[in-house]
Amino acid sequence: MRVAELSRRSGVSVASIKYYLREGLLPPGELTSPNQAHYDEEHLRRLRLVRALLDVGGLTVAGARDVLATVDDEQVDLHVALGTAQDAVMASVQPVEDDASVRAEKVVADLVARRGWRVSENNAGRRAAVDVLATLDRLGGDQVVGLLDVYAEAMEAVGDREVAAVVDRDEREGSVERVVVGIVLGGALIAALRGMAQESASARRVGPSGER
Amino acid sequence: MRVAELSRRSGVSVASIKYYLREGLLPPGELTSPNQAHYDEEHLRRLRLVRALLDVGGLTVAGARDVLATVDDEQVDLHVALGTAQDAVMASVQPVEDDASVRAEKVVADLVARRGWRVSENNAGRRAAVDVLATLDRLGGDQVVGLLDVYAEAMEAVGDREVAAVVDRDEREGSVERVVVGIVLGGALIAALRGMAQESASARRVGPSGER
DNA sequence: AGACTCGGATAGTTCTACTCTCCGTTCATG
DNA sequence: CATGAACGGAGAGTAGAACTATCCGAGTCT
Repeated sequence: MRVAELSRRSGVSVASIKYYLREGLLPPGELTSPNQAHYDEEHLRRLRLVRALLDVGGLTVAGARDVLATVDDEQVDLHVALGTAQDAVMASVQPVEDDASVRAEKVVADLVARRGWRVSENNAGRRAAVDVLATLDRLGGDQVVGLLDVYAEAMEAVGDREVAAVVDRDEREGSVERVVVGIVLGGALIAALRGMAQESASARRVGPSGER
Repeated sequence: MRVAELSRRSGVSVASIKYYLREGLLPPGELTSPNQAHYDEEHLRRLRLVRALLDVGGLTVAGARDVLATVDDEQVDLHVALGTAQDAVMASVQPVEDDASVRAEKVVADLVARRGWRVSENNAGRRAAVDVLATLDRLGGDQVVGLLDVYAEAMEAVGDREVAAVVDRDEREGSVERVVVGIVLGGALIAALRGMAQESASARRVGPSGER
């Protein structure tokens, strides 16, 4: 298969495919002559993965490159892959050191202790959580903070089941890719389901008879 | 307070404040003369909200404007505000009508029926869920789909508690803003906590002794 | 043989979110 | 009350991200 067919089968323009090749998201095709390459089903799969990370996962091209480099690295273990994927998904605001963020750090530390979680200081989720809580502190409302334990409980269940789902498979063989897809697309799915659950709960409050 | 002080107290540059004024994210200050305006604490609050939506929530300026218009609209009820905020948060990929998306729609419809949810056809979360599931279908893996009910159960609990937290307050008076903040920053917080829970679960699998 | 397509490289485009510059006015300080 | 800094408002300019278009000389199809 050459680039035109890869484009047709994936729905991605030839120009974009060339761009992804340049950026290292897609490995080069096998050269049959100095200026002819051919691509296989694996390239098609990879291209679809790239689009999934960009479109659905909302990663930047640079973030996707980092994640895919981890997927390609045979050395990397699942725990490290987890961290890399999380880094790419979490929009990191560079933190300001005011008293709101100090309080937020304490809230997170208390939560971690309370739940007995084992989370490193520089886990992407932890940094993001501090950011969000500091922002909420600055906004002055306390509505979300009251739900912190509800969220934590729900996510503990989710996280456990997700990690179990990955481990309960015969070792390696695409499992890093599964971790990455799980983190990125799983996050999008969770957000989507939250939206549905919220609307459902809200609709029930508005009126059980069914009007909207 | 004039713009320089607003800038100093918020940490947002004067140029950006002017930009937000132009874009309608921030209401104009009260004019004391044709070319002098003064801003109050409410403007400061609003500016912090704007930065929260943009930085932490990841909204675009256009999305934030829509959401803030809803916050300002006295007519709008909580159920509608919920929808507007969800629309702004969910990155909508324009859907392709292939058989993967047809299957995904059925999976979502089954889920909704199974859980007895009341979700409209064009709820942002529902459309996003179809997108994600169709993408997963195209990728060929089934790992995330197996967790669908785990996610749904967790989000049902979350959604119920969130809606209850909003309703269990004396009516109106900033409650639309609370809904918006809850949806946008709550989503970021959930994603962050998932990251923490995943790392914790993964660390436990790697070794209970504590190495990383 | 000749039109089409290829891979690779470079330059250009579009969009978003600012940021800069300018203008005439007003405020603040000496 | 002079004068320089700050103001509000408008328009143009900029930086970064993600493509997209053009060009080239070389291969491929019929």
